[in-house]
Amino acid sequence: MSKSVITIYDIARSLGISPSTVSRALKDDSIISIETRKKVKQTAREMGYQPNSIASSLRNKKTLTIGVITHRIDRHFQSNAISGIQDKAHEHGYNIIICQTNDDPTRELKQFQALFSSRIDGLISQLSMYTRDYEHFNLFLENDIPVVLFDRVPRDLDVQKVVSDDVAGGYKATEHLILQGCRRIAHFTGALSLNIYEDRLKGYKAALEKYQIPFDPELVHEFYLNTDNSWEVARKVLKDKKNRPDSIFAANDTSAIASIQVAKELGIGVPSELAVVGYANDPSGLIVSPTLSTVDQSSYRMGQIATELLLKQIDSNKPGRNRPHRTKVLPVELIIRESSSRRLP
Amino acid sequence: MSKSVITIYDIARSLGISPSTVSRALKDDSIISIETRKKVKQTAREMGYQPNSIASSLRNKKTLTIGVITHRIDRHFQSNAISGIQDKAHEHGYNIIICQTNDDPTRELKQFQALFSSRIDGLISQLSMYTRDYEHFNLFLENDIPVVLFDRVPRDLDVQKVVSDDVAGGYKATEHLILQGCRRIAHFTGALSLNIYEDRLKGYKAALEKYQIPFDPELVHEFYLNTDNSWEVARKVLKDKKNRPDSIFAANDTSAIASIQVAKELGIGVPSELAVVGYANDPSGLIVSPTLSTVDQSSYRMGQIATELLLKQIDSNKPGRNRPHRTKVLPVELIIRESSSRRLP
DNA sequence: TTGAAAGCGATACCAT
DNA sequence: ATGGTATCGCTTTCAA
Repeated sequence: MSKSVITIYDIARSLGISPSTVSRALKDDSIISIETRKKVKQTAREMGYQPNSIASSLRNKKTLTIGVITHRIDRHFQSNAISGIQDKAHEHGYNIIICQTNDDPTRELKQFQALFSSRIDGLISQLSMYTRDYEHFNLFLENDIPVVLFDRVPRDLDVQKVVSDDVAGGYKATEHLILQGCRRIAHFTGALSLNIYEDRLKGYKAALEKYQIPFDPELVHEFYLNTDNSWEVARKVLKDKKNRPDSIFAANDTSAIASIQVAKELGIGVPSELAVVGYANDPSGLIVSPTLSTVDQSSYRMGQIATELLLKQIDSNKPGRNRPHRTKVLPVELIIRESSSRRLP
Repeated sequence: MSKSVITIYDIARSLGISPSTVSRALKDDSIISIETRKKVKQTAREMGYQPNSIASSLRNKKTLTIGVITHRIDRHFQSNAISGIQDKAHEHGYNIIICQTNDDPTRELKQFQALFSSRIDGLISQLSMYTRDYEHFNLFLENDIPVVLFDRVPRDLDVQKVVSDDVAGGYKATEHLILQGCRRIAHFTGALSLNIYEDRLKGYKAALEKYQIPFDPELVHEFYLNTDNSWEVARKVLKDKKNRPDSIFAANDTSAIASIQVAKELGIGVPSELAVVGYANDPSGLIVSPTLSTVDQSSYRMGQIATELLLKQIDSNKPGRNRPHRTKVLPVELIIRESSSRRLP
């Protein structure tokens, strides 16, 4: 920083009044005469004054900043949620600091500490893939700093949570495939230790049961759902002519799209011979051909709601505001496109 | 913030020593006895001390924070650049604050001011689409806070810049199409007031000239390159049988992909009847069928380099460090995929 | 209506 | 090797 930055002392000196008056005038304190207020603001503008929020935060013990931690910012779901958070935060005069961990536990811990050191007023976070211990959350919880988790949440940590209705999502996707005439529905899922995948599987099972289709564990494939792995698993599954499924419900769109591409490669018709439904409504679902049926999670809204809950906690300025907690569950919507539409509308 | 947060005073009291000693011990100042250092760090750990970087920043006039402003964080190019920035920044002990403007000038101005108020040590920014006046940059420049711009940069603003070689990109893409036998090459471009589009067009023209193909302004279509507009323009262009181009060089991948989809819709073979090359190497280029040829800009590297340049300015602690400036130009790479491969390899 | 002064937490100069 | 103290810029209580 340069020394030439203007402070309220400079304004005060220039007007021959005290810094206190300047401070009050700048925030339109009605106790200061309208005239003085006008003069101060005018001078501030002329001198190019910009408040030092570091100083103000130190004094106020309030930074008007919300920290956001996620593993990646470049996925549709995350970036949309972040937009929701940002919009809602700005609406209430809060800024946000976005941190991405790249699913690296070391970096994640550093980010938590850095945000704590920055004395953020609250934290919104999505769990990273491999977070096993929640020690770093205690940093915030023990110091009574509000935390809201979204999407991926640990069942056993008592914090405010916002999730989407993954059971319903799994159910809707699976039921839709059944209604299209599918009977051997494969399910590609991520780590079942994560609530989101566990719940989607639950929904899948529930739909099967409802339509009296026996659950076959052989049809469930659990792996890290990136493109490479999905290609590999899809190839294995679809090449096995004898046991080949008639459809795939994938727990994310990356994996569903890879499945479609493998089917094409193997000359398997989609949706005629293989119907596919993904999850998360990524824009690339509209690029793949046939277009991908998927489940939309209204991620923008999720970000907004997480922020509302957080701000409510921040405002309720009592110790112990961090509890009790309810988990807020948002509805999902099945979006039917070509990849699963055997009967055209 | 809660009152129970531990400060160095708490540690000092608990050990019966002075805060100054604690402060020094915590940063491993060799002037403090090894014993004391050990004791202090131990106690700090036990008490759950986390430094207050607000206080430290105020005192040091240094926040160890870099601000990053971009219009959107969810595009491949931006999020990759941000990753590069983040990695390089962390390497040097800096944190980053990411802000997205959504191309909204009001929000953009607010973000600039908020970052300035946060007394960031430096700023890395991509221009937003419609930034016409650079007044807000002056806030930083006048106060001698280093700024590095990347990708979209104004020609007439004297700051450090990092761009990719868009002229070369345009040239390589166009030359490739010519070598595939194309002669009527349409060009879809964004606002030509932006350096990136202007340069890609320049490269396009240069390639035509090199191969003695007359430049036809009718083949250049300037519009905001989102999906909807691209569909519309592509339809218009491809439906005009008489003047239909034999290829399209689109200045971004969104537009190129839309063109491929329109061609499919109209029964025009890609690449046989229409070759297509995009720009930016978005992952969705691998999802569209045929896969998209495109120009890679090594965005991650761009983020890293921008950060290196910024840190260098920050470290060179003299006034006027903000100049003189050279523009750093990064090479691009043409990636040939199916959408433009008439002769298979 | 305005001003003086203490204090937020960490740091570094000056003493000892 | 350690301690006392002023300071960063802003806010707010108390006094005038």
